[in-house]
Amino acid sequence: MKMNEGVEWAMHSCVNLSWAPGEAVTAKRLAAFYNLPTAYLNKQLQALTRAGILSSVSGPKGGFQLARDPRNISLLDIVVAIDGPDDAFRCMEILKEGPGADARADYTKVCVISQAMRGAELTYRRELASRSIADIADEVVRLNPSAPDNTRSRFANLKS
Amino acid sequence: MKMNEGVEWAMHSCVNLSWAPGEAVTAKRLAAFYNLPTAYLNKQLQALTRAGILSSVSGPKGGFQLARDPRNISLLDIVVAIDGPDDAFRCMEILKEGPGADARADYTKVCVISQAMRGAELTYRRELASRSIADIADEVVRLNPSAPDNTRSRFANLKS
DNA sequence: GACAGGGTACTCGGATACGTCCTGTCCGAGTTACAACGG
DNA sequence: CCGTTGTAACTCGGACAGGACGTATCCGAGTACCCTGTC
Repeated sequence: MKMNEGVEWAMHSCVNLSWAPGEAVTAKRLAAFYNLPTAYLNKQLQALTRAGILSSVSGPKGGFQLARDPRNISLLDIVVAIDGPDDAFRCMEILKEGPGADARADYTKVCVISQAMRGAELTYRRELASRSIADIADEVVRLNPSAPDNTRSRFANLKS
Repeated sequence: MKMNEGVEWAMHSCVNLSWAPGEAVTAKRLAAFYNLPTAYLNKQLQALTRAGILSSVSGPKGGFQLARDPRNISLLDIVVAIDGPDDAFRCMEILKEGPGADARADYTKVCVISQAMRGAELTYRRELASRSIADIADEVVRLNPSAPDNTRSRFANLKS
């Protein structure tokens, strides 16, 4: 049970983008920020664009920017966009092969084990849904007030 | 982010074993219960044995049984035994490549994103740790009182 | 000097290999029961 | 009849292939800028 590496990159990139509003930042600069492979990060940014989290523009002066207010982008949105919407625990309804099975029953709902696992994942997703990119950015600013300026200046230096 | 298939098998097998205390049940019979591949289920049961959840005996009259009281076996124990102890989200500390990075800092602890993800997974694991195999078994009995007898008789029928 | 048109450079987007881990299978080590044999 | 010994069958345990998905990369589609030529 391991999550895609790109989730971490996507989250950091979204926080950085929240500090450069109205400006299209290229995948190249976003990748250079943390020495990440450009093409692969681009792939993740594409997924975020398909999910409606980012908006993209091609060509010179092109790049990515947040498609909506960072208060409306939750960590869960990013996880779902990159890692997919499926739950980690997939009930294969093996009870259907057991004794006294009812072919009509939906064992993903009936099976007690499935219920417990789904419940646990639900609390996990709820927790992620309650945290927005804006919350993260605010917390970072609280710990390091110069972070937004540092990000913007670094974007500027990487412009060449 | 998908969990090993074997987790589901292991949980169902542990519940069934809780209804056959003191009896060594072979992997063959446990697999026949749900038409699962015997050798692969055996692999999962081996993992549970290494984790101290089951005890195994070789040879004729051999098999597996719960190594301790089902009240002391949590769903988290099984997940950890089969799927490994690592968190799904792995902070690769990409901030170390960023501007103003501190090589001495442990960014798995400092990074706000890492904190948020770890916090969410903690609630998930807490939820799983709070549910024991005995709890699951009791709930199944409440919904279907004849389940333990059905399981025992099926084990007996599969003895040949 | 101003404007139109073509070319060029730059960026996103999807299609294409590579590596790792889950899935599935097989054969050997260990142990018990049984049967045969001798006392 | 009872004890002993050897054999055989059965089970767990770890080592061995196959496939799916995450990781990484490359080339084509689209767009804005710039340079050139003309009015």
